[in-house]
Amino acid sequence: MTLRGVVAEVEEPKTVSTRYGDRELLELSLRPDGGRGDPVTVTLWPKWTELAEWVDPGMDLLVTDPEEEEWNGQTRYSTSKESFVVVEPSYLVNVTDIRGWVQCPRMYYLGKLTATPLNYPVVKGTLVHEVFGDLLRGRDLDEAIEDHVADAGLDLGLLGRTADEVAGDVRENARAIENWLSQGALGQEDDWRSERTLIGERFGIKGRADAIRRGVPVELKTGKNLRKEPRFQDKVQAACYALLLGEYGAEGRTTGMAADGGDASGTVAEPADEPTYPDTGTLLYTKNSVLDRHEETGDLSPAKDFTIGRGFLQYVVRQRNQIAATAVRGDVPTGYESGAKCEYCFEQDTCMVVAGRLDEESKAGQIGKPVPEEERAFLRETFRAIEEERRFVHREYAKLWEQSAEERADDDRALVNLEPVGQHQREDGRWELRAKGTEAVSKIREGDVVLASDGHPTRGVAELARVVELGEEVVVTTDEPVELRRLDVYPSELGVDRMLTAVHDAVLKGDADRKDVLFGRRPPEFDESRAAGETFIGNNAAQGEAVRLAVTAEDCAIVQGPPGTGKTYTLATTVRELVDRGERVLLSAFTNRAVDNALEALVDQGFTDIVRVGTESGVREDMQRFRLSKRGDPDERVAELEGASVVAATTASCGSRVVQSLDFDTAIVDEAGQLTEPGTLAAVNRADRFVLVGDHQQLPPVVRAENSLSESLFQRLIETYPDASVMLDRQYRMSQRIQWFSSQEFYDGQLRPAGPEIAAQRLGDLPGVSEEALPDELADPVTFVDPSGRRVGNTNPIEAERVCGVVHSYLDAGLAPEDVGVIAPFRAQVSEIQRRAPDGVAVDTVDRFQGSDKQVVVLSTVATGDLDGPIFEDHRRMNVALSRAKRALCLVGDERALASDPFYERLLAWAR
DNA sequence: TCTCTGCAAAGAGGA
Repeated sequence: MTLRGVVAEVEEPKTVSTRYGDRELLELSLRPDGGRGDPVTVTLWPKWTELAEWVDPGMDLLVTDPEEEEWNGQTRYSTSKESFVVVEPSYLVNVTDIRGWVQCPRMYYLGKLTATPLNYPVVKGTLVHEVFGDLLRGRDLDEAIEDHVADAGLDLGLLGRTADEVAGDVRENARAIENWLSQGALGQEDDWRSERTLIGERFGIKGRADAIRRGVPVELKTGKNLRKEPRFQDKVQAACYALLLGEYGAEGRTTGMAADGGDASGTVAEPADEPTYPDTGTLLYTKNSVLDRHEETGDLSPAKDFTIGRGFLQYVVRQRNQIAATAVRGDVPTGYESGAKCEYCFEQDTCMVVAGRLDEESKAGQIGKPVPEEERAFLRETFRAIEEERRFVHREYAKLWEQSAEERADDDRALVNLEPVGQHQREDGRWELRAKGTEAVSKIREGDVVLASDGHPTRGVAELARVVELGEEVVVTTDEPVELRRLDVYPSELGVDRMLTAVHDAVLKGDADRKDVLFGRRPPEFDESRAAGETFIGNNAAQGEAVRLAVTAEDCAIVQGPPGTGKTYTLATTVRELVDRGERVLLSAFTNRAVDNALEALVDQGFTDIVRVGTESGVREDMQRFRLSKRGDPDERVAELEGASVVAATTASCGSRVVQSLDFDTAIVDEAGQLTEPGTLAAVNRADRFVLVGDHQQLPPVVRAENSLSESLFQRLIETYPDASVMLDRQYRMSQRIQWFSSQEFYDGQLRPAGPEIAAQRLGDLPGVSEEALPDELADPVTFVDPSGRRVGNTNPIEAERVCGVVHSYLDAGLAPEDVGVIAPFRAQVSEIQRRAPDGVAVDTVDRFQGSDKQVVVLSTVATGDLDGPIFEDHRRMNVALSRAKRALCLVGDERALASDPFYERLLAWAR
């Protein structure tokens, strides 16, 4: 049995006399049922009393196998010998993070702040792991080596290694593996499984075990170890997997080898009540050659087995608790948390320099002068905000087991009740799993990494999988076979990790001149001689001025592009002008779509000296020809990457090791109003100068918590340095009547049609369209219709019905379905309308409509009675919705609701 | 219960 609750009170630890002598204990009270229950008292005995330092009221706590006793009519609990105490069990800690924390908490922290640079031991280690997996899956050794070395072509090229040399290195390690495998197989059947994804909801730990052999975790190391014992942190890592395997140990949960047949019932076990944990672990030091012998024992095996006792497992859980508590509190580790020995540490210098620059407490001490207080304050606040975002990612992990399959499916985060139709092993040893397709919609898309399971992502057998196909059949690939019954979105911390490293790079490694501008100490400067009296774009003064500003910038330039103002065209012209001046340009944006749109504009202008960095599924079909493949000959790959004058990538990819290894003269960031400050910095860090293009009057960055990340660098800089910015003020999209409201409300009336033909355009100008055929209520280019609907959750079915009626009126008047778009604020309403809408009419959320336009737009506002809900508070979203239409815009909504707010009242007055 | 895109992840070792 387990006890779980929210900590209400933590007492001071105290010492009591028992028949075993003096012992320390810690008392705390818990409120069960997520804090709703009556408080119960729990006594923690030694081993767990250190929690006094790590547990605060409000934290979630779990105690396994507690002892129960009645005392004064009350039930009290205490830890037993078998107990584990888990702090914030829903916070999933990575096994590799526990390994790092045990080595040194400060090293763990530094690893989070700074991205691991590209280095050979890591790349080689990864290769050896991949080949190891292939060997277990029965693949030919030479074939596996050749294949994986080719896959790492780009990384190896950047490191200056040749394929042959690396293949030789990997073969040496692989020989030790092969040798050991052949010994182990002698006479007995070996129950092997490679690369098992393990998620422990009881201990709040996740990780991927290199291999499991007869139920025992096996960890592969590429190094040498001639001592008798495995390295301590390696044992900790294996013990983590032992904990997870124990938790999975209940009946029906260990049988992952259901290649053909197996239990196909799809039933799911509850978490095991009395788990049994593997009592040994194996470490495989593959640099130990056959000639090496243990110093003491004379053994020649690369493998070392060690015993995993209950006490060691409890130690591992305590380390894990320290990480979870640190994360939840938002603390910075000092190194004093454990017995780290700084004098032996290879990271000591880095550790001291970072501590010195940030003026942080560190066991190793500090070197150097701190950066200015305003920069440290910025880092502290940004760190806090990013960690807040991280906790949202962890809440997503917790939903994997806290929500039912139905709730996950309703949330669009899982495809459930799939019917497996087959699985087969591919030539490379990986598995291809197939299931019958489903009508259900979800966030899962082709190319995504997801959790594939036989029914439950944490209680059944689950594997990380890549989605290959989502059509009539669902097809995924995995390392090991699974009965494919369910797919779950697998949350990732990559985004928050990259934000963290980007802000620290900017402050700790950033150029001092650049930081003066970023922190408002000096305005950006411009060098007019670089423009040399040129006129850049003739037909539009603001566009020409924007290019001039970007070309002459010594630090940065800001270009604000309201809807329809030719922002992307201007951006492409800027890129060409910079390249003409001999510059190397990094072109970036938040979304793949925006990056590819910008590239399209460049290609339209005849420019193709481009390398596109990104995943195969992320890059649009017509831009694949520029995509950099990571596979191939090392020298060729590097030549391709370093030869192009324009490198294009999303800001997330700018944080990748490949882009991190490059330097640019100018970084141009598109849609910069939609990016968090750290996101923008990831691109900007890579260049001497930068140009931000965007519009802070359109959609802001998407962040889950209301904090400092919700304001973009774009907005901050344009407000700090209006002189370093240009606003494109001529729009080529909307008629005069349509653009009026947006111009008045968001651009001080400065936004104007680019010419009389734009201003005066009407539906009737389109071939085959008759304005006379429209009903009276739609006669004007901007109209308002009140269907007297009622809001139900985030939908309004009556309004959806009416929206479709309006769409039909436009189609009846001769408009093509492709020329009509429907926009709604909520996804629920979007699907409500989609169900009824005629084929070919685009129906989508405001967010997904940003960047595109239609001849006619119908806007469903959903709300009735009042405008309750955060989505109506940010008027910028409405600006986007209202500025998609060229010739006609129809607002559908409840008059009373809209009139309840001054902004929407003005909107109503304009539309009627 | 608001909007939602990126990212394969995890990977090494040196007294």
